[in-house]
Amino acid sequence: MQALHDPLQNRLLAALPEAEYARLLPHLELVNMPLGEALYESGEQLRHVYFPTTSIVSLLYVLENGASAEIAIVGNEGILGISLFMGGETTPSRAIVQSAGVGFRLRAKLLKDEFNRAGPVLHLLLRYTQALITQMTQTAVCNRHHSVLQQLSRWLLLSLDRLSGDSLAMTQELIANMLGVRREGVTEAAGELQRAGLIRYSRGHITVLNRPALEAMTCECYRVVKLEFDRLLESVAPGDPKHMLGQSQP
Amino acid sequence: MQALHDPLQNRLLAALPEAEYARLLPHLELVNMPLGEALYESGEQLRHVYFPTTSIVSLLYVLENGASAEIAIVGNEGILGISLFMGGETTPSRAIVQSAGVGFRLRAKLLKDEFNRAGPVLHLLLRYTQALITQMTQTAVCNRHHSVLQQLSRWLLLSLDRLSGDSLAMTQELIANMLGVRREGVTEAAGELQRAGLIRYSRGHITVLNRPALEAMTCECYRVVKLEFDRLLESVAPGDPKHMLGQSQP
DNA sequence: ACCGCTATGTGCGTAACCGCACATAACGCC
DNA sequence: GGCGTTATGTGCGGTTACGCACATAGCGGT
Repeated sequence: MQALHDPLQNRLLAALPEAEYARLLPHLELVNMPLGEALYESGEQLRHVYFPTTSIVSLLYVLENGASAEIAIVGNEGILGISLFMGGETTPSRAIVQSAGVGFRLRAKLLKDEFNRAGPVLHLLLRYTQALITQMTQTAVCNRHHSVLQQLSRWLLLSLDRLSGDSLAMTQELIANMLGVRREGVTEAAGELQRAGLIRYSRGHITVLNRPALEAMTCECYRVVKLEFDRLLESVAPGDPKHMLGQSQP
Repeated sequence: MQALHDPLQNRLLAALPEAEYARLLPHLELVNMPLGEALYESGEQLRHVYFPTTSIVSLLYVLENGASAEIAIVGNEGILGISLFMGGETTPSRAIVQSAGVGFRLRAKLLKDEFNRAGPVLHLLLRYTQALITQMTQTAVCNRHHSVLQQLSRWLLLSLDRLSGDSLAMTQELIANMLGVRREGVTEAAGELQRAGLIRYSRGHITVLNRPALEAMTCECYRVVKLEFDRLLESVAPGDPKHMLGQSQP
Protein backbone atom coordinates (compact mmCIF):
# COMPACT_ATOMS: atom_id res chain seq x y z
CA MET A 1 0.00 0.00 0.00
CA GLN A 2 2.01 2.90 -1.28
CA ALA A 3 -0.57 5.50 -0.30
CA LEU A 4 0.85 5.14 3.17
CA HIS A 5 3.62 7.37 1.94
CA ASP A 6 2.30 10.39 0.17
CA PRO A 7 4.34 13.52 -0.55
CA LEU A 8 1.36 15.49 0.68
CA GLN A 9 2.14 14.34 4.17
CA ASN A 10 4.79 17.03 3.97
CA ARG A 11 3.02 20.26 4.73
CA LEU A 12 5.31 22.32 2.57
CA LEU A 13 4.54 20.23 -0.47
CA ALA A 14 0.90 20.19 0.47
CA ALA A 15 0.89 23.96 0.49
CA LEU A 16 2.01 24.23 -3.13
CA PRO A 17 -0.45 25.36 -5.77
CA GLU A 18 -1.60 22.55 -8.01
CA ALA A 19 0.46 23.51 -11.05
CA GLU A 20 3.70 23.59 -9.14
CA TYR A 21 2.97 20.40 -7.30
CA ALA A 22 2.16 18.66 -10.56
CA ARG A 23 5.48 19.75 -12.03
CA LEU A 24 7.46 18.46 -9.08
CA LEU A 25 5.53 15.28 -8.32
CA PRO A 26 7.08 13.06 -11.00
CA HIS A 27 10.52 13.90 -9.65
CA LEU A 28 9.81 13.31 -5.99
CA GLU A 29 11.63 10.20 -4.91
CA LEU A 30 10.63 8.29 -1.81
CA VAL A 31 13.63 7.73 0.44
CA ASN A 32 14.12 5.85 3.64
CA MET A 33 15.69 7.85 6.43
CA PRO A 34 17.23 5.61 9.08
CA LEU A 35 18.31 6.83 12.48
CA GLY A 36 21.64 8.59 12.47
CA GLU A 37 21.92 9.06 8.72
CA ALA A 38 23.49 12.31 7.61
CA LEU A 39 21.49 13.95 4.84
CA TYR A 40 24.39 16.30 4.47
CA GLU A 41 27.62 17.04 6.23
CA SER A 42 29.20 20.34 7.14
CA GLY A 43 30.43 22.09 4.03
CA GLU A 44 29.18 19.38 1.73
CA GLN A 45 27.70 20.19 -1.66
CA LEU A 46 24.05 19.15 -1.74
CA ARG A 47 22.72 16.92 -4.46
CA HIS A 48 19.15 16.81 -3.21
CA VAL A 49 16.73 18.61 -1.01
CA TYR A 50 14.62 16.51 1.35
CA PHE A 51 10.99 16.77 2.38
CA PRO A 52 10.49 14.59 5.48
CA THR A 53 7.07 13.07 5.98
CA THR A 54 7.34 10.57 8.83
CA SER A 55 10.88 11.35 9.98
CA ILE A 56 12.47 14.22 11.82
CA VAL A 57 15.88 15.60 11.13
CA SER A 58 18.08 17.82 13.26
CA LEU A 59 20.30 20.60 12.05
CA LEU A 60 23.30 20.06 14.20
CA TYR A 61 26.52 21.91 14.70
CA VAL A 62 29.45 19.87 15.94
CA LEU A 63 32.31 21.69 17.60
CA GLU A 64 35.94 20.84 17.08
CA ASN A 65 36.04 19.16 20.49
CA GLY A 66 33.12 16.93 19.55
CA ALA A 67 30.43 18.71 21.56
CA SER A 68 27.28 19.35 19.61
CA ALA A 69 24.25 21.57 19.62
CA GLU A 70 21.02 21.42 17.74
CA ILE A 71 20.18 24.47 15.72
CA ALA A 72 16.74 23.51 14.52
CA ILE A 73 14.40 20.60 13.99
CA VAL A 74 12.90 19.84 10.61
CA GLY A 75 10.05 17.41 10.12
CA ASN A 76 6.95 17.09 8.01
CA GLU A 77 6.52 20.86 8.00
CA GLY A 78 9.71 21.63 6.18
CA ILE A 79 12.56 21.05 3.83
CA LEU A 80 16.24 20.28 4.23
CA GLY A 81 18.82 22.00 2.10
CA ILE A 82 17.82 25.65 2.17
CA SER A 83 21.38 26.71 1.39
CA LEU A 84 20.77 25.47 -2.13
CA PHE A 85 18.29 28.17 -2.98
CA MET A 86 19.76 30.72 -0.61
CA GLY A 87 22.80 30.64 -2.83
CA GLY A 88 25.47 29.37 -0.50
CA GLU A 89 25.31 25.77 -1.69
CA THR A 90 26.73 24.56 1.63
CA THR A 91 26.42 25.29 5.35
CA PRO A 92 28.70 24.71 8.33
CA SER A 93 26.08 22.52 10.00
CA ARG A 94 25.01 18.91 9.43
CA ALA A 95 21.60 17.34 9.02
CA ILE A 96 21.17 14.14 11.01
CA VAL A 97 18.08 11.93 11.08
CA GLN A 98 16.84 11.86 14.67
CA SER A 99 13.69 9.88 14.25
CA ALA A 100 13.68 7.23 11.58
CA GLY A 101 11.05 7.41 8.90
CA VAL A 102 10.67 8.34 5.30
CA GLY A 103 10.62 11.42 3.18
CA PHE A 104 10.86 12.54 -0.39
CA ARG A 105 13.78 14.04 -2.14
CA LEU A 106 14.25 16.17 -5.20
CA ARG A 107 17.36 16.70 -7.26
CA ALA A 108 19.09 19.96 -6.51
CA LYS A 109 18.88 21.29 -10.02
CA LEU A 110 15.15 20.73 -10.24
CA LEU A 111 14.53 22.65 -7.07
CA LYS A 112 16.75 25.49 -8.16
CA ASP A 113 14.99 25.70 -11.50
CA GLU A 114 11.66 25.84 -9.79
CA PHE A 115 12.93 28.44 -7.36
CA ASN A 116 14.25 30.57 -10.18
CA ARG A 117 10.85 30.77 -11.76
CA ALA A 118 10.35 33.33 -9.01
CA GLY A 119 6.82 32.11 -8.46
CA PRO A 120 4.91 30.56 -5.59
CA VAL A 121 7.65 28.05 -4.81
CA LEU A 122 10.15 30.81 -4.20
CA HIS A 123 7.82 32.66 -1.89
CA LEU A 124 6.83 29.54 -0.02
CA LEU A 125 10.42 28.49 0.51
CA LEU A 126 11.46 31.93 1.69
CA ARG A 127 8.61 32.10 4.16
CA TYR A 128 9.58 28.68 5.45
CA THR A 129 13.17 29.89 5.77
CA GLN A 130 12.06 32.82 7.83
CA ALA A 131 10.17 30.49 10.14
CA LEU A 132 13.29 28.39 10.41
CA ILE A 133 15.28 31.48 11.30
CA THR A 134 12.87 32.12 14.13
CA GLN A 135 13.43 28.61 15.38
CA MET A 136 17.20 29.11 15.32
CA THR A 137 16.87 32.44 17.05
CA GLN A 138 14.75 31.00 19.80
CA THR A 139 17.17 28.12 20.21
CA ALA A 140 19.92 30.63 20.88
CA VAL A 141 17.78 32.46 23.43
CA CYS A 142 16.67 29.25 25.12
CA ASN A 143 20.27 28.05 25.31
CA ARG A 144 21.21 31.22 27.06
CA HIS A 145 18.46 31.64 29.59
CA HIS A 146 16.48 28.49 30.24
CA SER A 147 16.99 25.38 32.31
CA VAL A 148 17.49 21.90 30.97
CA LEU A 149 13.95 21.08 32.06
CA GLN A 150 12.51 23.90 30.02
CA GLN A 151 14.66 23.10 27.04
CA LEU A 152 13.63 19.48 27.15
CA SER A 153 9.98 20.49 27.23
CA ARG A 154 10.40 22.82 24.30
CA TRP A 155 12.27 20.18 22.38
CA LEU A 156 9.63 17.55 23.02
CA LEU A 157 6.81 19.77 21.87
CA LEU A 158 8.61 20.98 18.78
CA SER A 159 9.52 17.42 17.84
CA LEU A 160 6.03 16.07 18.31
CA ASP A 161 4.56 18.90 16.28
CA ARG A 162 6.78 17.76 13.45
CA LEU A 163 5.72 14.15 13.68
CA SER A 164 2.01 14.74 14.09
CA GLY A 165 1.71 12.37 17.03
CA ASP A 166 2.10 12.23 20.76
CA SER A 167 4.88 9.74 21.07
CA LEU A 168 8.47 9.57 20.01
CA ALA A 169 11.20 6.95 19.78
CA MET A 170 14.33 8.53 21.15
CA THR A 171 16.80 7.71 23.91
CA GLN A 172 17.77 10.24 26.53
CA GLU A 173 21.33 9.96 25.33
CA LEU A 174 20.30 11.16 21.88
CA ILE A 175 18.19 13.96 23.28
CA ALA A 176 21.14 15.08 25.37
CA ASN A 177 23.23 15.21 22.22
CA MET A 178 20.64 17.38 20.55
CA LEU A 179 20.33 19.78 23.43
CA GLY A 180 24.06 19.81 23.99
CA VAL A 181 23.73 18.84 27.66
CA ARG A 182 24.68 15.84 29.77
CA ARG A 183 22.71 12.67 29.44
CA GLU A 184 22.19 12.68 33.20
CA GLY A 185 20.66 16.12 32.96
CA VAL A 186 18.06 14.79 30.57
CA THR A 187 17.40 11.80 32.84
CA GLU A 188 16.75 14.12 35.72
CA ALA A 189 14.53 16.51 33.79
CA ALA A 190 12.59 13.68 32.17
CA GLY A 191 12.13 12.08 35.58
CA GLU A 192 10.67 15.28 36.85
CA LEU A 193 8.23 15.47 33.95
CA GLN A 194 7.25 11.87 34.52
CA ARG A 195 6.73 12.33 38.26
CA ALA A 196 4.49 15.26 37.41
CA GLY A 197 2.46 12.95 35.17
CA LEU A 198 3.15 14.94 32.03
CA ILE A 199 5.04 12.27 30.13
CA ARG A 200 5.81 8.61 30.31
CA TYR A 201 8.95 7.02 28.99
CA SER A 202 10.85 3.76 28.97
CA ARG A 203 13.91 2.71 27.09
CA GLY A 204 13.76 5.05 24.19
CA HIS A 205 10.04 5.67 23.97
CA ILE A 206 8.51 8.89 25.16
CA THR A 207 4.80 9.62 25.26
CA VAL A 208 3.22 12.89 26.22
CA LEU A 209 0.32 12.19 28.56
CA ASN A 210 -0.87 15.68 29.29
CA ARG A 211 0.00 17.99 26.51
CA PRO A 212 -1.85 21.09 27.71
CA ALA A 213 -0.08 20.92 31.05
CA LEU A 214 3.27 20.38 29.34
CA GLU A 215 2.71 23.37 27.10
CA ALA A 216 1.70 25.46 30.08
CA MET A 217 4.97 24.81 31.89
CA THR A 218 7.20 25.20 28.85
CA CYS A 219 9.06 28.44 28.29
CA GLU A 220 7.79 30.98 25.84
CA CYS A 221 10.37 29.83 23.29
CA TYR A 222 8.11 27.02 22.15
CA ARG A 223 5.11 29.25 21.70
CA VAL A 224 7.05 31.89 19.81
CA VAL A 225 8.31 29.33 17.32
CA LYS A 226 4.95 27.65 16.95
CA LEU A 227 3.13 30.92 16.40
CA GLU A 228 5.65 31.98 13.83
CA PHE A 229 5.42 28.75 11.87
CA ASP A 230 1.64 28.97 11.94
CA ARG A 231 1.66 32.57 10.88
CA LEU A 232 4.12 32.10 8.06
CA LEU A 233 2.97 28.77 6.68
CA GLU A 234 -0.69 28.39 7.56
CA SER A 235 -1.91 30.94 5.08
CA VAL A 236 0.56 30.32 2.31
CA ALA A 237 -0.23 32.38 -0.77
CA PRO A 238 -3.43 33.80 0.64
CA GLY A 239 -6.37 33.53 -1.70
CA ASP A 240 -4.41 31.08 -3.76
CA PRO A 241 -6.46 27.87 -3.85
CA LYS A 242 -4.37 24.90 -2.89
CA HIS A 243 -5.04 21.58 -4.51
CA MET A 244 -5.64 20.06 -1.14
CA LEU A 245 -6.42 21.12 2.37
CA GLY A 246 -2.91 20.79 3.64
CA GLN A 247 -3.57 21.26 7.32
CA SER A 248 -4.51 17.76 8.28
CA GLN A 249 -4.11 18.40 11.98
CA PRO A 250 -6.51 21.08 13.17
CA MET B 1 31.61 67.38 3.48
CA GLN B 2 28.96 64.87 2.62
CA ALA B 3 31.39 62.43 1.04
CA LEU B 4 32.16 61.40 4.58
CA HIS B 5 28.96 59.45 4.38
CA ASP B 6 28.76 57.39 1.25
CA PRO B 7 26.32 54.50 0.73
CA LEU B 8 29.26 52.56 -0.66
CA GLN B 9 30.66 52.33 2.85
CA ASN B 10 28.05 49.62 3.20
CA ARG B 11 29.58 46.53 1.71
CA LEU B 12 26.28 45.11 0.57
CA LEU B 13 25.47 48.21 -1.42
CA ALA B 14 29.02 48.30 -2.69
CA ALA B 15 28.64 44.78 -4.00
CA LEU B 16 25.70 45.67 -6.23
CA PRO B 17 26.17 45.82 -9.98
CA GLU B 18 26.18 49.34 -11.36
CA ALA B 19 22.71 49.28 -12.85
CA GLU B 20 21.06 48.17 -9.65
CA TYR B 21 23.01 50.59 -7.54
CA ALA B 22 22.09 53.44 -9.85
CA ARG B 23 18.40 52.57 -9.53
CA LEU B 24 18.54 52.54 -5.76
CA LEU B 25 20.91 55.45 -5.13
CA PRO B 26 18.37 58.28 -5.57
CA HIS B 27 16.18 56.66 -2.93
CA LEU B 28 18.84 56.00 -0.32
CA GLU B 29 18.24 58.34 2.58
CA LEU B 30 20.98 59.14 5.05
CA VAL B 31 19.78 58.56 8.60
CA ASN B 32 21.32 59.16 11.96
CA MET B 33 21.32 56.14 14.24
CA PRO B 34 21.75 57.14 17.88
CA LEU B 35 22.58 54.71 20.64
CA GLY B 36 19.62 52.72 21.83
CA GLU B 37 17.28 53.55 18.98
CA ALA B 38 15.01 50.74 17.84
CA LEU B 39 14.99 50.38 14.08
CA TYR B 40 12.13 48.01 14.56
CA GLU B 41 10.32 46.36 17.42
CA SER B 42 9.15 42.80 17.81
CA GLY B 43 6.22 42.14 15.51
CA GLU B 44 6.30 45.58 14.02
CA GLN B 45 5.61 46.17 10.35
CA LEU B 46 8.70 47.56 8.68
CA ARG B 47 8.56 50.73 6.64
CA HIS B 48 12.22 50.78 5.67
CA VAL B 49 15.24 48.60 5.40
CA TYR B 50 18.51 49.97 6.77
CA PHE B 51 22.06 49.75 5.48
CA PRO B 52 24.42 50.75 8.32
CA THR B 53 27.70 52.37 7.37
CA THR B 54 29.29 53.67 10.56
CA SER B 55 26.89 52.17 13.10
CA ILE B 56 26.26 48.69 14.38
CA VAL B 57 22.90 47.27 15.22
CA SER B 58 22.00 44.22 17.28
CA LEU B 59 19.19 41.83 16.61
CA LEU B 60 17.94 41.25 20.08
CA TYR B 61 15.33 39.01 21.56
CA VAL B 62 13.80 40.15 24.82
CA LEU B 63 12.13 37.56 27.00
CA GLU B 64 8.91 38.16 28.89
CA ASN B 65 10.89 38.50 32.12
CA GLY B 66 13.04 41.22 30.60
CA ALA B 67 16.18 39.15 30.04
CA SER B 68 17.66 39.59 26.62
CA ALA B 69 19.95 37.85 24.20
CA GLU B 70 21.62 39.00 21.06
CA ILE B 71 20.88 36.96 17.98
CA ALA B 72 23.19 38.64 15.53
CA ILE B 73 25.15 41.79 14.86
CA VAL B 74 24.63 43.83 11.73
CA GLY B 75 27.00 46.55 10.63
CA ASN B 76 28.47 47.92 7.45
CA GLU B 77 28.40 44.47 5.88
CA GLY B 78 24.67 44.05 5.97
CA ILE B 79 21.08 45.09 5.95
CA LEU B 80 18.34 45.27 8.54
CA GLY B 81 14.85 44.13 7.71
CA ILE B 82 15.31 40.83 5.95
CA SER B 83 11.81 39.73 6.94
CA LEU B 84 10.53 42.17 4.37
CA PHE B 85 11.83 40.23 1.42
CA MET B 86 11.64 36.86 3.14
CA GLY B 87 7.91 37.39 3.13
CA GLY B 88 7.09 37.47 6.82
CA GLU B 89 6.95 41.26 7.07
CA THR B 90 7.73 41.06 10.80
CA THR B 91 9.94 39.12 13.21
CA PRO B 92 9.76 38.39 16.91
CA SER B 93 13.07 40.14 17.54
CA ARG B 94 14.01 43.79 17.77
CA ALA B 95 16.81 45.78 16.15
CA ILE B 96 18.60 48.11 18.55
CA VAL B 97 21.45 50.46 17.68
CA GLN B 98 24.44 49.41 19.75
CA SER B 99 27.05 51.76 18.41
CA ALA B 100 25.86 55.16 17.29
CA GLY B 101 26.59 56.21 13.75
CA VAL B 102 24.83 56.63 10.46
CA GLY B 103 23.38 54.49 7.75
CA PHE B 104 21.11 54.68 4.77
CA ARG B 105 17.56 53.58 4.52
CA LEU B 106 15.27 52.61 1.70
CA ARG B 107 11.50 52.49 1.66
CA ALA B 108 10.12 49.01 2.03
CA LYS B 109 8.23 49.02 -1.22
CA LEU B 110 11.28 50.02 -3.24
CA LEU B 111 13.32 47.19 -1.82
CA LYS B 112 10.57 44.69 -2.44
CA ASP B 113 10.17 45.84 -6.02
CA GLU B 114 13.87 45.48 -6.58
CA PHE B 115 13.86 42.07 -4.94
CA ASN B 116 10.98 40.94 -7.12
CA ARG B 117 12.92 41.64 -10.26
CA ALA B 118 14.56 38.37 -9.33
CA GLY B 119 17.93 39.69 -10.41
CA PRO B 120 21.26 40.33 -8.72
CA VAL B 121 19.68 42.11 -5.76
CA LEU B 122 17.63 39.06 -4.88
CA HIS B 123 20.62 36.79 -5.05
CA LEU B 124 22.82 39.15 -3.08
CA LEU B 125 20.24 39.55 -0.33
CA LEU B 126 19.65 35.83 -0.08
CA ARG B 127 23.35 35.13 0.19
CA TYR B 128 23.62 37.73 2.89
CA THR B 129 20.69 36.14 4.68
CA GLN B 130 22.41 32.80 4.62
CA ALA B 131 25.50 34.36 6.16
CA LEU B 132 23.28 35.90 8.80
CA ILE B 133 21.78 32.49 9.49
CA THR B 134 25.27 31.17 10.11
CA GLN B 135 25.86 33.94 12.60
CA MET B 136 22.64 33.08 14.43
CA THR B 137 23.51 29.41 14.40
CA GLN B 138 26.92 30.04 15.85
CA THR B 139 25.44 32.31 18.48
CA ALA B 140 23.26 29.43 19.62
CA VAL B 141 26.22 27.08 19.76
CA CYS B 142 28.42 29.60 21.56
CA ASN B 143 25.66 30.27 24.09
CA ARG B 144 25.48 26.60 24.83
CA HIS B 145 29.11 25.62 25.11
CA HIS B 146 31.45 28.53 25.63
CA SER B 147 32.49 30.66 28.59
CA VAL B 148 31.73 34.32 29.03
CA LEU B 149 35.35 35.09 28.22
CA GLN B 150 35.12 33.33 24.89
CA GLN B 151 31.80 34.88 24.07
CA LEU B 152 33.10 38.33 24.85
CA SER B 153 36.08 37.76 22.57
CA ARG B 154 33.87 36.55 19.77
CA TRP B 155 31.55 39.48 20.23
CA LEU B 156 34.39 42.01 20.20
CA LEU B 157 35.85 40.63 17.01
CA LEU B 158 32.53 40.39 15.22
CA SER B 159 31.64 43.94 16.24
CA LEU B 160 34.96 45.42 15.17
CA ASP B 161 34.77 43.63 11.84
CA ARG B 162 31.49 45.45 11.30
CA LEU B 163 32.90 48.84 12.15
CA SER B 164 36.14 48.55 10.25
CA GLY B 165 38.21 49.77 13.16
CA ASP B 166 39.96 48.57 16.27
CA SER B 167 38.07 50.48 18.89
CA LEU B 168 34.54 50.60 20.10
CA ALA B 169 32.42 52.83 22.35
CA MET B 170 30.41 50.54 24.54
CA THR B 171 29.95 50.07 28.28
CA GLN B 172 30.32 46.69 29.91
CA GLU B 173 26.73 46.99 31.03
CA LEU B 174 25.58 47.18 27.41
CA ILE B 175 27.80 44.32 26.36
CA ALA B 176 26.37 42.22 29.17
CA ASN B 177 22.92 42.96 27.86
CA MET B 178 23.91 41.82 24.42
CA LEU B 179 25.48 38.62 25.59
CA GLY B 180 22.67 37.98 28.05
CA VAL B 181 25.06 37.63 30.99
CA ARG B 182 25.75 39.56 34.18
CA ARG B 183 27.53 42.86 33.98
CA GLU B 184 30.03 41.59 36.55
CA GLY B 185 30.78 38.65 34.31
CA VAL B 186 31.80 41.00 31.54
CA THR B 187 33.90 43.06 33.96
CA GLU B 188 35.75 39.96 34.97
CA ALA B 189 36.30 38.67 31.45
CA ALA B 190 37.32 42.09 30.15
CA GLY B 191 39.74 42.42 33.05
CA GLU B 192 41.32 39.16 32.10
CA LEU B 193 41.73 40.26 28.50
CA GLN B 194 43.25 43.52 29.67
CA ARG B 195 45.67 41.84 32.06
CA ALA B 196 46.76 39.66 29.16
CA GLY B 197 47.47 42.82 27.18
CA LEU B 198 44.95 41.98 24.45
CA ILE B 199 42.64 44.94 24.97
CA ARG B 200 42.48 48.20 26.82
CA TYR B 201 39.32 49.80 28.10
CA SER B 202 38.09 52.61 30.26
CA ARG B 203 34.63 53.91 30.88
CA GLY B 204 32.91 52.77 27.77
CA HIS B 205 35.80 52.66 25.35
CA ILE B 206 37.40 49.44 24.29
CA THR B 207 40.44 49.13 22.07
CA VAL B 208 41.93 45.93 20.79
CA LEU B 209 45.70 46.07 21.23
CA ASN B 210 46.73 42.68 19.92
CA ARG B 211 44.24 41.43 17.45
CA PRO B 212 46.10 38.32 16.28
CA ALA B 213 46.47 37.12 19.85
CA LEU B 214 42.82 37.85 20.56
CA GLU B 215 41.74 35.91 17.50
CA ALA B 216 43.96 33.03 18.49
CA MET B 217 42.33 32.65 21.87
CA THR B 218 38.76 33.10 20.63
CA CYS B 219 36.56 30.08 20.09
CA GLU B 220 36.00 28.70 16.64
CA CYS B 221 32.59 30.39 16.52
CA TYR B 222 34.14 33.65 15.40
CA ARG B 223 36.15 32.06 12.64
CA VAL B 224 33.22 30.05 11.34
CA VAL B 225 31.09 33.16 11.02
CA LYS B 226 33.86 35.22 9.49
CA LEU B 227 34.72 32.56 6.94
CA GLU B 228 31.10 32.19 5.97
CA PHE B 229 30.58 35.92 5.49
CA ASP B 230 33.72 36.09 3.41
CA ARG B 231 32.75 33.10 1.34
CA LEU B 232 29.21 34.24 0.70
CA LEU B 233 29.77 37.94 0.16
CA GLU B 234 33.32 38.34 -1.08
CA SER B 235 32.65 36.95 -4.51
CA VAL B 236 29.16 38.26 -5.04
CA ALA B 237 27.82 37.49 -8.50
CA PRO B 238 31.05 35.98 -9.77
CA GLY B 239 32.19 37.38 -13.06
CA ASP B 240 29.72 40.20 -12.64
CA PRO B 241 31.76 43.40 -12.72
CA LYS B 242 30.97 45.61 -9.77
CA HIS B 243 31.03 49.31 -10.24
CA MET B 244 33.54 49.63 -7.47
CA LEU B 245 35.95 47.51 -5.55
CA GLY B 246 33.77 47.08 -2.52
CA GLN B 247 36.30 45.52 -0.23
CA SER B 248 37.98 48.62 1.10
CA GLN B 249 39.70 46.74 3.89
CA PRO B 250 42.06 44.10 2.53
C1' DA C 1 37.29 72.26 43.67
C1' DC C 2 33.54 70.02 44.76
C1' DC C 3 29.58 67.00 43.96
C1' DG C 4 26.93 63.71 41.67
C1' DC C 5 26.42 60.34 38.39
C1' DT C 6 27.85 56.62 35.86
C1' DA C 7 31.17 53.00 35.09
C1' DT C 8 33.90 49.52 36.92
C1' DG C 9 35.86 46.38 40.68
C1' DT C 10 35.19 42.83 44.27
C1' DG C 11 33.49 39.71 47.56
C1' DC C 12 30.27 36.87 49.16
C1' DG C 13 26.69 32.68 49.27
C1' DT C 14 23.77 29.93 46.09
C1' DA C 15 22.04 27.35 42.06
C1' DA C 16 22.68 24.90 37.88
C1' DC C 17 25.25 22.16 35.42
C1' DC C 18 29.42 19.35 34.51
C1' DG C 19 32.45 15.03 34.56
C1' DC C 20 32.94 10.90 36.50
C1' DA C 21 31.88 6.55 38.68
C1' DC C 22 29.00 3.15 39.31
C1' DA C 23 24.30 0.86 40.38
C1' DT C 24 20.07 -0.89 38.49
C1' DA C 25 16.88 -2.32 35.09
C1' DA C 26 14.79 -3.52 30.68
C1' DC C 27 15.17 -5.68 26.23
C1' DG C 28 16.85 -8.78 22.67
C1' DC C 29 19.10 -12.87 21.42
C1' DC C 30 20.72 -17.61 21.31
C1' DG D 1 15.53 -18.60 30.48
C1' DG D 2 20.04 -16.95 31.10
C1' DC D 3 23.25 -13.31 29.52
C1' DG D 4 25.16 -9.48 27.36
C1' DT D 5 24.04 -5.07 25.85
C1' DT D 6 21.91 -0.87 26.11
C1' DA D 7 19.14 2.43 28.70
C1' DT D 8 18.30 4.72 32.81
C1' DG D 9 19.09 6.12 37.90
C1' DT D 10 21.98 8.24 41.43
C1' DG D 11 25.61 10.18 44.13
C1' DC D 12 29.70 13.10 44.52
C1' DG D 13 33.01 16.96 44.08
C1' DG D 14 34.24 20.76 41.10
C1' DT D 15 33.33 24.70 38.12
C1' DT D 16 30.85 28.42 36.21
C1' DA D 17 27.77 31.79 36.40
C1' DC D 18 24.14 34.06 39.11
C1' DG D 19 22.11 37.62 42.44
C1' DC D 20 23.12 40.80 45.62
C1' DA D 21 25.68 44.20 48.23
C1' DC D 22 28.76 47.46 48.30
C1' DA D 23 33.44 49.72 47.33
C1' DT D 24 36.16 52.50 44.17
C1' DA D 25 37.08 55.44 40.38
C1' DG D 26 36.64 58.50 36.35
C1' DC D 27 34.14 62.28 34.23
C1' DG D 28 31.06 66.30 33.76
C1' DG D 29 28.83 70.21 35.45
C1' DT D 30 28.53 74.48 38.29
